[in-house]
Amino acid sequence: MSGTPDTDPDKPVLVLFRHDLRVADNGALSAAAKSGKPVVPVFILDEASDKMRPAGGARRWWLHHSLTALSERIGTLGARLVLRSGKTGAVVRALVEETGADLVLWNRRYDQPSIAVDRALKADLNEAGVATRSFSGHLLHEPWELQTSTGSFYKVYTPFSRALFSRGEARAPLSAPKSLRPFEAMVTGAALEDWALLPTKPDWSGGLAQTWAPGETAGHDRLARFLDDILAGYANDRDMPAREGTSRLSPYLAHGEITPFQILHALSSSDFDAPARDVEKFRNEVAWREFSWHLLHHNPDLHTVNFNDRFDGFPWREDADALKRWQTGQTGYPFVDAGMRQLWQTGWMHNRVRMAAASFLIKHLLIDWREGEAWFWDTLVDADPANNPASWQWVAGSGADAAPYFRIFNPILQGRKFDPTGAYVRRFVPELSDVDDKTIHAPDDIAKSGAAVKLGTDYPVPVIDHGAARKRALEAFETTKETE
DNA sequence: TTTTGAGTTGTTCGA
DNA sequence: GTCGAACAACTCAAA
Repeated sequence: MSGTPDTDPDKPVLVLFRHDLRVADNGALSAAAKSGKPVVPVFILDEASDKMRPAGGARRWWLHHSLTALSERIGTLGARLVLRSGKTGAVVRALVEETGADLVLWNRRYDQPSIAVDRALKADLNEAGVATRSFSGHLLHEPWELQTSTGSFYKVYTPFSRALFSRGEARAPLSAPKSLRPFEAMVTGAALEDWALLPTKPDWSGGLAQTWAPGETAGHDRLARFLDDILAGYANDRDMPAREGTSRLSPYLAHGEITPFQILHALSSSDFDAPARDVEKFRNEVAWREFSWHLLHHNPDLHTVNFNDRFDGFPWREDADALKRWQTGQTGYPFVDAGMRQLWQTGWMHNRVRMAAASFLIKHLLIDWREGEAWFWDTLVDADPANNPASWQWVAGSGADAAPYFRIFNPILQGRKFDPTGAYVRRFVPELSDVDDKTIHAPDDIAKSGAAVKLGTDYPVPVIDHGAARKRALEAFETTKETE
């Protein structure tokens, strides 16, 4: 894997783009540029290979715009992005035949289905006399390189993060290539519009477009703004959903428009002015993403299988009506409903509210965490194959280093504590806009306050009483404590 | 091999 | 209103 493969300087090199839709800090693309060979950048929409989990609706919307941005960016470097769909192996073989490419480069992926695809691709190409080379991808460390002293993967976050950060500074990110040598012959590709990644009937993407600017350049603008205006005070403000107190970099990370190397490098080298406490807190969030990816690498079915098998017999309830009310933000608990509606409208939910909303589905409604994970997978622009299931399992208590069973978020207290003026609730639950700050989070108080809103007509009566739900959850979770 | 200390984000109750 | 304890045991990671 080291050194430059011995190839014909005038035969093209294929560069595969997958979830690394960027030109900067892109090892494969930089190597292609450096090789002096004609470059054929390719994006393959692969939902056909074995076990590939198709992107949800929100991610498809983002992908469309991100590919548009990437295509333009590559165009300015002198090359042309080719779009193809199908099984990765077959598509690449076809492209090699069409172009005469004798070298294929890509950045590594870390989930097992993708690893299997890439491993087979490498074997197949090498057998056909085509050289391949892969580069480190979107993680600070290859998952197989970070192990406990006994050689297993970390299952507890704190020692994991200690090990992660004790390895010294993350490498400096690569800058974008200045130019790419074009491949002159015509290579046919799909038209992005034909992939129908954007919703049409109905087009629900208006709120997403108002909220987000997908693409590499926008990601870096976002990082700059975060460092300049938001990082100072992050440790506290990140919990207040009415404020812009978080990085909002998650969708850019999920699509590989920005890398953790670029983020950590900026954190340690910039001349912004933020207290060490805030910087540390944010570095830990980056490390949590890394932790989730290492977990996924070692637990391929993280989105379907309990990490802790004591949960395998858990008495989940089937309740289509309650699930629907949760999904549509009609539970009758304003803080939860605001979060679910923010998700539906903007493709994103504030982290603090994600925990409260997830806890509500799992512990108040006793609905299987997989239902919630699937909903988030479909609706989040930052839906991530590792973060999403790892976080759901964390809330459920079945995950690695998970929340204890008796930690049941009280949606009323969470609202009062983290949205004390009710500004967040009012933004997404306009029915309650006239309810005052003191009562807006508690359904019982709203009913007694004399506010104009009529519960049961304008806004739903709570789907379940908090106290009763808490009691029921504690009893249900007793089942996970039985030892065989 | 055994031991030891520790473990993201909370809530409730009673003093 | 504030504060500490209880809510359980278990498993992990490292010495």
